[in-house]
Amino acid sequence: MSEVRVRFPPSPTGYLHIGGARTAIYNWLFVKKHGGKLILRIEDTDVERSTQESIEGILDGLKWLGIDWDEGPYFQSEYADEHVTASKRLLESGHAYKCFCTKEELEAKREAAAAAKGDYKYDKTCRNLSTDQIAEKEKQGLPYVIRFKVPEEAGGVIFVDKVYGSIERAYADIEDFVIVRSNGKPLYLLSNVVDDIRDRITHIIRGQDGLVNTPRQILIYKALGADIPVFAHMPLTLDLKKAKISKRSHGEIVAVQYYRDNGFIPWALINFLVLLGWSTTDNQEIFSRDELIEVFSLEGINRANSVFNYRKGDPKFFTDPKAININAHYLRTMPIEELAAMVKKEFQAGGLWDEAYDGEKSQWFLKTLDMIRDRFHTLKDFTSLGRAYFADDFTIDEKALKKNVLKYPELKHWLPMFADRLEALPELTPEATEQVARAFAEELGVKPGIPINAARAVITGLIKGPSMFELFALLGKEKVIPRLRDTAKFFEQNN
RNA sequence: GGCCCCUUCGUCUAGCGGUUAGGACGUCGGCCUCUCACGCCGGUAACACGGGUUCGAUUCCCGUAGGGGUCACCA
Repeated sequence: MSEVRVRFPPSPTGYLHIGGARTAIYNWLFVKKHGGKLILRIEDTDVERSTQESIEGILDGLKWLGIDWDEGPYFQSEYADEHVTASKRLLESGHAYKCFCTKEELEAKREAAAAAKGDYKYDKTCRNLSTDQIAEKEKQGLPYVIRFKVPEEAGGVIFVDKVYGSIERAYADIEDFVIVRSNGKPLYLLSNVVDDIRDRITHIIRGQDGLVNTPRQILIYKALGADIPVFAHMPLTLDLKKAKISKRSHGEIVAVQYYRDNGFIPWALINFLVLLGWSTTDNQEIFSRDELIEVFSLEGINRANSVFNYRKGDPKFFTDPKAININAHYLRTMPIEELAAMVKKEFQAGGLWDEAYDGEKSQWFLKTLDMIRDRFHTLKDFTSLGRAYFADDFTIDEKALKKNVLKYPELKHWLPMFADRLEALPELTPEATEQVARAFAEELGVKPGIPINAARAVITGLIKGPSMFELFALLGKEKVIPRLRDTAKFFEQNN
């Protein structure tokens, strides 16, 4: 069997959205699995809507995800001549014909059909033109489109889709479709097939919205005498209202870039996306790159469209909860050094980076990340929620302030006293600080949780976090003592 | 409307004639505990409907309903 060759052909009319990314991912996995080649082809023949900015956005998105390709990017617009040549061949071989009907005429017929509640299909007026009639019209300089001559015999196009199974479409249901515009520019149906033939594409893995195009494209393959590739259509991703996800109507929430900008780990997004319409029999859901490539197969793609269950306005679940969960999973389980590299970028962008984290404070940095990552969901949490661990200009969480500090006015004095006790220790170890804290609480006659939780609030700004005794040791006297002594400011601010 | 496709917990899904219909996320309760999270334990929750076929249908067939896709001189 010849080499597996697949393609991802985005049209550059916007950013890369999760539906497109998912298509790219499936193609990429298939290629990696079979040792084939992934061809990236930019279908930019719609000059009206194609933009350079969009091309860059798509490439950036793919690169961020880590989806690499083997050939390209090719640009469809550069092959327009080939498309036209193919149409001429089709004309010569009798598989296509010139149609002189004007847009206005066709529009009128369409409207008439609609008014009569009938089904509109091109009525083949020009299919039966005699050679003389054609010559006459050409002599008059009338513009024409080129239409594909769909067989008029009984029967239809039959093909076996890898996902949807056997699909049949009667010839009678296919109209003589246009393959070249009156301005000489070829249309998608033709260009796409010609490009796929030239690029020797063996498997076409695309969204289910391409399913209805397939019979017509197969007709073109046959007319051009080319081998027909294997088709695999994947289900679509729908929104909460079951509408197809699109850049136009859903905005940033469906943009790959949005996930990059909101602290997602690229592989976590891929892992989430691949699960939207594909599964293994044993239901494994978390995969390493190698594992996923190993187990991926077209057979695991299901036929029903899936709903992208995003939530808007929820601070924690700002997108599909499962996506957040998978991201959090990777956040707390990935090798700490890999995580550190990602956090470093966030810190650099947020002005929190200290070169020492790569040098003498490296162990401290890694340990800190390891201690706090369990509670975080995205990379952004390290600069927001985790800010107090790395800087002094953090803000205290209001709930933590009210519940753990202001509720007990005596803390204004207790915490500085506690600071004195800690300062008296030769070193802040978990054992020693725990002993001090518990003894201190006992002296005061309060539950240990009161001073401890209050300490957490003023030291980390949060209502939750790792063990405070671990934190005292981690942060050290220079951060712990001043913050405890400064407790009074919270009472003053809130009077 | 024509043509095509689809239909299992709220969401993603397993299931390929006989299962207490399983898992994941969410959600609820509990354990752990200085808090929260993690982790662990447990609960809630689904075969769209109606006919067949069959000893037996979530599973096969046919309808109905619902949803989606597509019907351009866009890609």
